[in-house]
Amino acid sequence: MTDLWVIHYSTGYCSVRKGARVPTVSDVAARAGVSTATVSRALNGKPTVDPDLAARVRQAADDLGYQPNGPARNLRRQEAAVVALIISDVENPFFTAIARGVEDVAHEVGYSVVLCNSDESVEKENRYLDIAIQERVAGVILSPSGPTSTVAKLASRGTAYVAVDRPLPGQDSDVVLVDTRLAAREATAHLIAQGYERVGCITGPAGVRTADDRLAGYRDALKAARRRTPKLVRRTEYKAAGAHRAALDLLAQPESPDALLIANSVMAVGVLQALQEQGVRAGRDVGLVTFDDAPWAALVDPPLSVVAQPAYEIGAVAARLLLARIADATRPPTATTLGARLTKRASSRRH
Amino acid sequence: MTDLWVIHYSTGYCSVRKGARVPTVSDVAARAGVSTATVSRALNGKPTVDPDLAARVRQAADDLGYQPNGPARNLRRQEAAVVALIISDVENPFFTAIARGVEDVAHEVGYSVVLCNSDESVEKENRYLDIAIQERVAGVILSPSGPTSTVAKLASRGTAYVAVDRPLPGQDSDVVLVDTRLAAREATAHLIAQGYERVGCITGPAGVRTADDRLAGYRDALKAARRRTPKLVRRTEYKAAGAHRAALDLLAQPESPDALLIANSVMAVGVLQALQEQGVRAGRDVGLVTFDDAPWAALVDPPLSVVAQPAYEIGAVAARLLLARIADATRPPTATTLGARLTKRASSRRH
DNA sequence: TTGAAAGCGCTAACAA
DNA sequence: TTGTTAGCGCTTTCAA
Repeated sequence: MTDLWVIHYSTGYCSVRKGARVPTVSDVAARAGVSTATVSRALNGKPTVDPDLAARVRQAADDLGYQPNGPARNLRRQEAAVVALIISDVENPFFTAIARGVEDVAHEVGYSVVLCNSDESVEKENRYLDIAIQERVAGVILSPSGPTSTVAKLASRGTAYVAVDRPLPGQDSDVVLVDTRLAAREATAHLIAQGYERVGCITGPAGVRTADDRLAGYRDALKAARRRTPKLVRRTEYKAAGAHRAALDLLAQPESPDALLIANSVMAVGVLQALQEQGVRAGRDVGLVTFDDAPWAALVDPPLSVVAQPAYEIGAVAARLLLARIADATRPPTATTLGARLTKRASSRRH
Repeated sequence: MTDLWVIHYSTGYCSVRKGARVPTVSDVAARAGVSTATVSRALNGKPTVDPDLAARVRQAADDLGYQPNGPARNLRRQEAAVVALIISDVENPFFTAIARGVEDVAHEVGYSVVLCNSDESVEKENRYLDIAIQERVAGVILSPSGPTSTVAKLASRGTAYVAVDRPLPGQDSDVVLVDTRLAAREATAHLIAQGYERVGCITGPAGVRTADDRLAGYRDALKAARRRTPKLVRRTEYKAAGAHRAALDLLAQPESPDALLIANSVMAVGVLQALQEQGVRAGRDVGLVTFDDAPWAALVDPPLSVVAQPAYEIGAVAARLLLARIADATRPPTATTLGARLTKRASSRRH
């Protein structure tokens, strides 16, 4: 496989820069003819330093190409102006939109964001949490991959954190959620109102709150419409492959569904593939509503009805909460719930 | 806007953990009844330590919930087992696939990956490069956002780095590319062979190598087919909005194109939207080939013909090169070029 | 095999 | 306003 792709491989000569000693405060101090303390003060914009001296120091730093040593600074300061964002799937547009929200807010106040992809795996999440602790980041924003998340260690060390998208069981932390149970209920009610008879649901793993809530909302709607709950629910990983299998399985049932509620856009890809393979026409043979308004949702055939979540806002709100908590660890934790919006397109319109 | 979405906001009580002193090597040493040197050796798996002692140390560390202080360690070691990956767009599946490739390889050998989104902005890229230098990461993998990238400072400090997707002008570094000029030529030739008469091209900004190369390949094909180059080329940011405008502009031309080569999948979203708005039927009125096999490419109407790039492989190869360079800075730089594959679907089939 | 001690580069308390 | 100096927590000589 790999070799097939490689069509060209060339090597050149190397221009190593050997013995490139990295300049330190001392070097800058020597060049500017001041003490290291003054360099530190000048470079950190402290007001108690003579403007002329400050300028000389900055000049010297520039000349030398000085870049502060982060580990040394963080060691001394006992904190880094960095927040870690641990998301459960980099390939899900919902989470990348959250990342943008976090970044924009954090950058405004001089914080950097490092993005970690836990890939829906509690092990990887745990590993990144350890790294975040070890690197002594100022705070962590995360979408917990499962009910067994080990964020408790953040709390016990006093590291600030905020949960997004999914709450932390038994954890009394700041959290930013979406009322997806209500949204799922509305979406399902919409399908029923369109005249679909056997509405199914493909959702995420048990114990993942969004998956459970979307299923609960789906059941709420069925109950309200006095439908008996059919055996048309499938749970799987939040991935395309799992949803693909789930869809094939549902289609093979004797009483297969004539409509589906799908719990996220990554799953929707798998479902649409399955329908295509089976020659089932989406929107005609099977009505569809999926969570998340992916960039491509309106472009598929037929355009997908979606539950749009305010992903960017989630990230922005979470970042603001985190910064507030970093500034004041004693403030009471808040729970913010944002609303979602059902966008009706052709995939759920009865023909 | 924001307020509209907020439907619930509650506050609870806070359980702050005050004065939670973080355990250090000294604490572990005291508890295990050994010196800090032995703790360090034991925890780092050095062979020169008595197994019994080592066990006692590990036990003590566990009891205390000890986590090494990263900044202190990195300060002492003068290097962190971290690589920075700076990509030009987190919302582009091509780059997130690269990220997975990098992560998988890096994790195998105990390196962590931090992801930075330069958002196609040289300023942000520059900022992240500074952070990478300051944090003294072991190496950097980046897709340069433009020709004015400032990676030179990495070289001058001896920090290892690898360029992916786009080369660094005048830079003699490891680089992993795709032969997209050839791929663009094949894709364009395919459109011509299908009988399209006025093939246009929407590509990225001048100076971004992939954008230039894809345009060059497009022109290669036109020349080979003895077509005079029509005024059907548009350049814009690598974003949906830019491509949307470009497509509308092209459609408004007196001699508007009957086929388009689109330089990436993010742009394809904008183009498809534009076509939809103008009531132009993709694949019927206008033939389409786009770069990158996004997850949704086969699901739109009609399924998109694409130039599939080996994104995951690019990341994996780049990570291996970076690790090799970290281990040996004197090895000659290599240029690896991978091939792309044209996948023909309905959007480029002449009816 | 273990311990004592130095020092990585920076910032902040204290002195001048 | 500036300089001197201690020390953040770790690893790593060097000695025992």
